Amino acid sequence: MHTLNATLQYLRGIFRTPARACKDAPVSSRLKDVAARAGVSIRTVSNVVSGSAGVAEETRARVQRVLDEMGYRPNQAARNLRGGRTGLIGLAIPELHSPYFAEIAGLVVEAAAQRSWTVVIDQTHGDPGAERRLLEGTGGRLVDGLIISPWSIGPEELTERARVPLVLLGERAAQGLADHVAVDNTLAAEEATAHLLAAGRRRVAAIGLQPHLGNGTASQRLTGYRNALRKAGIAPDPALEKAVTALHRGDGADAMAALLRDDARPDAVFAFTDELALGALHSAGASGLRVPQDLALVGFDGIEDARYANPALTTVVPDKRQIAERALQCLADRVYSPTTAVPPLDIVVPHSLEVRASSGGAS
Amino acid sequence: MHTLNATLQYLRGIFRTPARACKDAPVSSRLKDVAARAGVSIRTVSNVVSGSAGVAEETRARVQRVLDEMGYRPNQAARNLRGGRTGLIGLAIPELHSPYFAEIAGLVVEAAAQRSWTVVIDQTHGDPGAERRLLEGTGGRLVDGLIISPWSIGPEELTERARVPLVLLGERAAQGLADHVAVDNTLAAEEATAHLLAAGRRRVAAIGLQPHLGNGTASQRLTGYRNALRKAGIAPDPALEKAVTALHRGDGADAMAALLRDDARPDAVFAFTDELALGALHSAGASGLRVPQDLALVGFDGIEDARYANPALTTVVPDKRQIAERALQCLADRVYSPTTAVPPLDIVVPHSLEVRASSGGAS
DNA sequence: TTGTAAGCGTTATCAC
DNA sequence: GTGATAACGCTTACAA
Repeated sequence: MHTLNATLQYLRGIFRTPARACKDAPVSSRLKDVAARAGVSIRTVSNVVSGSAGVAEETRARVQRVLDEMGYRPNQAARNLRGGRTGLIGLAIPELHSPYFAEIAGLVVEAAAQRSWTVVIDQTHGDPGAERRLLEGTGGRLVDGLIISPWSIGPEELTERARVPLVLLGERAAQGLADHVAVDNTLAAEEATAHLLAAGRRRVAAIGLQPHLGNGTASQRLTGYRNALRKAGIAPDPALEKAVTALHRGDGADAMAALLRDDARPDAVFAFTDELALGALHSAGASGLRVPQDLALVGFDGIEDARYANPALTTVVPDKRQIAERALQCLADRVYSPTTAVPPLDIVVPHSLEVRASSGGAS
Repeated sequence: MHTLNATLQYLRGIFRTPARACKDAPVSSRLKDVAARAGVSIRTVSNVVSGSAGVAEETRARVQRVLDEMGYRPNQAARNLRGGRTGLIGLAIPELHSPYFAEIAGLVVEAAAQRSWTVVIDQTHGDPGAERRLLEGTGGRLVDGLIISPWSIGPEELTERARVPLVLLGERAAQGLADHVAVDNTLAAEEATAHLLAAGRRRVAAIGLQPHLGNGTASQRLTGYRNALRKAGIAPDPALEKAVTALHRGDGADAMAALLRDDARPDAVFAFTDELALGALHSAGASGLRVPQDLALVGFDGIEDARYANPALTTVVPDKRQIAERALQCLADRVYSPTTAVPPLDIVVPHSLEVRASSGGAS
């Protein structure tokens, strides 16, 4: 039996052609192969690879040479199985082609790399079914943890379904249910609106309500908007509050067009996202309105496009780098020390209002 | 010995609290646990899970019930080890926050999901070191294949270093070395320039040269630009050809400012990417130039921002969905049937020129 | 300091 | 139709 196995092993060694997937890639060698060639045990090779102490300098040098010769690469799958962790985290966002999420994703990938984590990106397209499937699929077993920017599913169901540690992005309605990282949406929206009011505008419209969603971001921004109006002694006017189905530029353009068509006569617009604002800007220009003279405009997200718009767009800028980093820190804590004792964190990251030409500020 | 093992196994079963990472997540159960509970062998449970034929209907129903009860999820790491594949592919792009690459990434993620592949995204930031590390790291063992949009490393070195099947994006200088998918950059650039010439422009500038890079895209677009000029009987003017270090909006703005400062007096600009074009547009506006009256502008990439710019930007639109899909198809073929016999493919995807206001077109 | 061997949870090959 | 059991390649406790 043992002899047979040994023989098979030998033959396998000879006829090995499995993952030789590309031109001159050397056949991948295992610890066993290296050990055999170097005349040491697997254990020693493993120690050398992982840089563990307790290997004689001479041995380590010899082994290392063989390692290089044979072009050894550790098999990640085996490590994962053995270690019970994959080194992968999931990032679930509505859409990668949305500039805000693309920027966030880029920062998360970067911050993850610093922690030797690799990021798997999933797009939910704001579809509840996709969000659920994700929690049980990717989030089921493949990844060590999941950073999710929820859209249609509320925090209760999210935490209920998740099978790995979860960090919520841009969701502050989740108090006590799961870790979440976000700006103070209400406050930021209030500041943005107050900025327009301070410039003397009186009919400030809001674009971006999403009354049908479980996601609380839009309603928080709406609250902030109304708060600012009330503090200025202005009663919110439903005709100035425009709902959208999605957050693309086209939706902003449509909402702006509707405002003008309805004769709501806004003299300013606070759009809940920069994309909506850019759409509104386009629409306003097409209608012959001058920005900011006839219409002042403020967006939210601080995407790069805003800076180069014509005119440059005033926007609320969340500290995205901090969002990414704190979300990762959070996740790392949960993954590496799964103490249920620590209560869910409510992390608020700073934001600032970047005043540009669209609201009458400097170019 | 066997008894000891059995005992340990038993104790482990009792004290098992490893991956219970989140609140009410059930402790993950293995095939073995399900088998024990259902009173069948592991083999049978495995068959039920994978939907293999050869299980009595009654058994299958009973096992399935237990499976659901225990909330069984297959362990992906074990499957990977066993199967020799990870189901992961890498996507290496310069920057996720660049709209063009964000759109491509979104489409790749989507197309991959349809093939039950999961995408791992890496950013190279155009750093040769990062690109090399990637090929040996992520691309070394973790993923089944790699789609890479090379920046600073030439195709020779890429194919040399890669240890998994590789598909190059936006690179047509790689003839015969590796599969690559791209538009006909030279032709597209020629068409874009010809469009400006056809509108009567005579001093057409080019923004986006990158003479220091191994990546051939910029030089192909430059060739196309010069071809168009020559066909119109115009000698290329070095003063009108502006190099950039990166492809961000700021670089476009700087290049435009330099053109104006140098008194090169362009009456049109062909920017090698939309981001450069948007920066140039911003810069032109700041200098009081009217677009398209004083300066006509064409970009390249067909990003969504271009459509909503003021004025809307004329741009060369590559069929990005097709880029993503064909790249994935390519990779799938290499991964699943690693026949070295099939020579590297040179896939050209269609493009079109979308004429908008910035070059004097509609809206 | 180094070797031996027991798993990690699957899948797949045998035998019954 | 079902049950044992051997790999997959690695890490690590235990021995030597």
